[in-house]
Order: sequence, then C-alpha cells, then structure tokens
Amino acid sequence: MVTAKTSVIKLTDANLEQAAECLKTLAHPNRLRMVHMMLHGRYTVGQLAEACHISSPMASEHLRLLQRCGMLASVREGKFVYYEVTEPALSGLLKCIEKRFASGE
Amino acid sequence: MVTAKTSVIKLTDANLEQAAECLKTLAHPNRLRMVHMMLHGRYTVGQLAEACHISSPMASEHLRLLQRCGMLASVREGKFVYYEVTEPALSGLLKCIEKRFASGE
DNA sequence: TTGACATATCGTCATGTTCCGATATGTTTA
DNA sequence: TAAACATATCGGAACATGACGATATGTCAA
Repeated sequence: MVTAKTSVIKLTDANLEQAAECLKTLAHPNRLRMVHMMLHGRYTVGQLAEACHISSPMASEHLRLLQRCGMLASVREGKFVYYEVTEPALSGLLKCIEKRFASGE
Repeated sequence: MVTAKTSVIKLTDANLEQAAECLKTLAHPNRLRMVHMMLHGRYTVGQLAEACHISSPMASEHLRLLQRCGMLASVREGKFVYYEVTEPALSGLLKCIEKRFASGE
C-alpha cells in the first residue's frame, strides 16, 4: 500500500487555480449544455449550435474554450468536425449538477 | 416507485443558467479553498482569510457571494461570524474536484 | 461611554468575458 | 476551377468581475 487513507485531501494553490480555471470555463449555460449533450453522444459544431440556439461561430468559440482546458477533443470528418468529451471527471461532475439542478419530474 | 429510470436527464435552460451561476461563483481559487475547508469544519471570516492569505474584507466579500447562491449560512457568535456549508451537493462536487485535481501523493 | 477588534460594505480602477459581425480557412460537389 | 457549405478566427462594443483602500457596522471589555 503506497497511499494511506487520509481523512482530508490536500489541495495546493496550483491545484485550486487549475480547478477554478476549468470550472470557470464550464460555468456557462451553453457550454454546460454542450458538455451534457456530448456526454451522451458525438455531435458536430452545427448540431451543438442549433441545440443552443446560437450561431456556429459562437459554438465553435465555446468549444475552443472547453478544448483549451483539456475537456474535449475534435475529429474532422469531411466537412464536419465532431467534438467528444475526453476528460473523465466531467461525467461525475455533470451527474452532481444534474442531481442538484434538474427540475423535479 | 414514482420516478422511472430514464437514461438521459433533462436540463432546462433555467436549470443550466442556475447551474452556471453557481459554478461561476465557485470557480475562484480562494472560494474553492474556503468551501473545501468549510466542508471539514466551522471557520470564522478571519480564519478563512488567513488560510487564503487575503484580507478579512476580501474574505467577507467572497463569502457573501457564496452565501448569495445558497451555498453557505453564517452564524454570529460574539465578535466572530462562523460560516458553514448548507448546500448538500457541494460535498459531492468537491469530491469530484479533489479526485481530478489533487496532486498525486 | 470609549477603544479595540471582527466583519461588512462602498467606490473605483483594471481586467476579463460575452457576444456579434466580418472575414478566413478547409472541404465537398459540380 | 468556382460555388456552397461547415468551421474557425479576428476586432471591437457592452457588460461583468476582481482587487484594493477607505469607511461603516457590530461586539466586547473596561
């Protein structure tokens, strides 16, 4: 056993800054919707834009921000670019958010 | 059984805006540190300020923001004001963040 | 009451974010 | 090749945020 069970997990200043940066990027209604969608399938920029009722350039910009902090990867297939979630922690995070914010029934 | 298992949870625009608002408030290194601390005990404004290496007025302002979106409650005891986490979802959320961002060992 | 301390609030400046229109790049079809 | 489409990037205006000093409020002890 290398690591023992410690009751309180330490978070360094660097950890917190990185976490804050990622949370800030996630903290936008349309970016949350995109991530929520992408956790359940592959979508093109245009499809994500339509779902959020925004222009494709705007969607592209949101996706760029999410990609910049390592949450997404993109794959071009012909004319289209598909985005996918690559950060495993996002699944758990979104589950917490759903549990707290999804309207009852 | 009132609610059936549905594979995809729906998030309305209002849900997403509220979630984004809360995440944005949480997405600050010092506020993350404060919440992380408060999940493991009761602290005064001054104690939280010291732990974050900021002034008490600054800490008070951060705490006000967290309290505004329902994450915290405050109790005055004499000269001191203690803050506590009241939002149950914060525990799970911070666990996700720790798992992803805490430096190994 | 006064003085000392803890916390809260106010103004202001610098910085960052969001959004939009315009434009650029890349890809397919004709 | 040109035209049409999908995506990406740029520039700027409007707005929000963060940090700080100054000041206000609240509490205790004397």
